[in-house]
Parts: sequence; structure tokens; C-alpha cells
Amino acid sequence: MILKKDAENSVEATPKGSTKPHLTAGQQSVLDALQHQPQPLSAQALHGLMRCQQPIGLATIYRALDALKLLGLVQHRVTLTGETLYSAVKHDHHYLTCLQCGVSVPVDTCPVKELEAHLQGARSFRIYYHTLEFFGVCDRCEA
Amino acid sequence: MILKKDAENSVEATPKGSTKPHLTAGQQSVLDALQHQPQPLSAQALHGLMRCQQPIGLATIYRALDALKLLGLVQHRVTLTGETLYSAVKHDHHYLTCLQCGVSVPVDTCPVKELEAHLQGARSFRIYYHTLEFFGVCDRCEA
DNA sequence: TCAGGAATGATAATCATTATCATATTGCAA
DNA sequence: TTGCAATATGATAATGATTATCATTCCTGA
Ligand SMILES: [Mn+2]
Ligand SMILES: [Mn+2]
Ligand SMILES: [Zn+2]
Ligand SMILES: [Zn+2]
Repeated sequence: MILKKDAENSVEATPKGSTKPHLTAGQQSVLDALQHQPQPLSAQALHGLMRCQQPIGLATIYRALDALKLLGLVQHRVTLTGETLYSAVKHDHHYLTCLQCGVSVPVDTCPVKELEAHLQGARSFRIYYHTLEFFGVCDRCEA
Repeated sequence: MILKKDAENSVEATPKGSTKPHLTAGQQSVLDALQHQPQPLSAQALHGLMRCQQPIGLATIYRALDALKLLGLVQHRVTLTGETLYSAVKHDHHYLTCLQCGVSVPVDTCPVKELEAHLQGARSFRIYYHTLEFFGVCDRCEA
């Protein structure tokens, strides 16, 4: 992959000194849409949902998602089929995914919080979110 | 995505009753190649490495990697650029990845083992491996 | 009000991965 | 052994999610 970046990413969407980041119209709509969804969604699925209410270009959605990730407001996860799913950062959901049929079942426990806090301090890295996923074969596919 | 499957996946590569799974020539070479690499590799990188020694088609490599995943011998991880990296299942390596520049630094700790064992028992799911990755912004990009 | 920068949308291009399909190998029954 | 059907392999075309382009519109501050 490795394609040239369009331009300097606007990390500085946040006015200096302001505590709340300034969001563009597109970013705001995307964030709103995501926050009203209980399930992670692909960019294209989002596009399908949003184009009815507030028409918005697919490219804008991708750009907004990138920006929101960089702001720590949105997180992502990649499915076995290569789609990227996005969700608002709040609760963290993890999954148990079957390599054969692709079914994903949620896992409620998460033992990562502690380690995350520890890393946060030890490394010079601002951590926004984490992914944790288990892969294996479900019983139906075991047969 | 969601493309039709080529044919029935050969989950039954393992002769009934045998404890060691039978690997095809391609699968064996791919596994060997991976086991000699300290770093996770993409399918195409593997192809580059292998084509010198034992010529092998790229499609065969992808097929072998899928089969080896299903056998619990190989694990995968998807980078921010959408490449899938494969490695032999032995130690589990986890990463801290910068959403801005894409740099990944290894994390040595892993608090997941225990939960994995627990899930293994509770769910009717055979777990082969897990991914754990932290996303944020590195200090260089923070500026 | 006006110029420069940022945001947006439509659309073309990219490229890792899959699907196809023709050919080569393998496993096994007769 | 031999012949055959099933499986594996390679070359190559197709797919499709994501990116890059670029023309246009929207803001914002001087
Ligand atoms: Mn978690
Ligand atoms: Mn681990
Ligand atoms: Zn399954
Ligand atoms: Zn960085």
C-alpha cells in the first residue's frame, strides 16, 4: 500500500490552548452518527446511513474518521474480510472470531485496562484505545 | 468485500485420527519460511523471500497462510495501511502503534493469557491466538 | 469585501487480496 | 503398476475497500 499523503494532516484542528477540539461539519456528523450506533460500522455503511439525513461524500467520511481517530474520539478494528469498522471510543468491546466462518461473538471481560495505564506512563506515547481479539474455530465449524 | 468462496475449504487436511496435520508442499514451505523469520511478514514479502529458493506462486502463499491459520500454526495482524502480516504462532508479540506516523513499537507484557484460558473453557470455541494492539500518538508526532 | 486556506464531493487510481481456470500432482482403488 | 478423481498449484483477471486528485464551495481574518 503506502500511498503518498495528500497534505499535512490537520492534527492542529484543535485551536491552541482550547480544551475541546474544533470539529468540522463532516467530522461532527460522523461522530454523531457513530455515537448513536450500538455496533461498529464500516465507512461505507456509515455513508449509507448518513446520506439520507445529511448528504455527505464518502471521501469526507473517510477523512473525518481518520481525524477523529487522531483525536482519540473514534476507534477502529479490521474484520477478517478486510473491512475496517469504526466506533466511538467509550466502552471497549472485544471479540472472539472464527477463522472459518467469520462469526464474531463479543467478549465482555477486558484485562488490558491496567496494562494500558502502565504503558501510558512508561512510554512517551499517548494511548487512545486498544484492540483485543481472539481467533479460533467455533464449534459449528469444528465439525 | 464478501466474495464467493472458491470451494469447500479443506479443513479436513488432517487425516482422521492422526495427531499431526498433513501439510501440502506449499504450506510446509510457507511455514518453514515464517518460522525462520523473527518479524511478522506480509504475504507479498514472503513471496519475495521464497521465490528465490523454492519458486512458489503468490496465490499458493495466500492459500497456505489461510490453511495454516485454520490449523492454529500461523497468526495474523493487520497494519494501519491495510497489509496483513503473518507470523508463526509461538511467542505472542503485541504493539503500540502511532495513528499518525504508523510506527509500531513492541510491548513485552501480555495480560491476556489468563482470560484466553478462561474463555477457552467457557465458550465452545477453540482459540488459536489473539491480537492485542494499542493505538495512539507517539511523542514525535505529538508536536 | 476579498484573498488564502481549509473542507467537501465526485471521481479516478491504487493495490492487497480473491476468484478463475487451465495444468500439474497426488492418493488410492482396481 | 495403471488410471482416475480429487487436490494443489500458478498465472492472471477481477474485486473492492481505501486513497489520491482536483475542481468547487465554505470560512475566516485582515
Ligand atoms: Mn479492552
Ligand atoms: Mn498476548
Ligand atoms: Zn465458525
Ligand atoms: Zn508517530
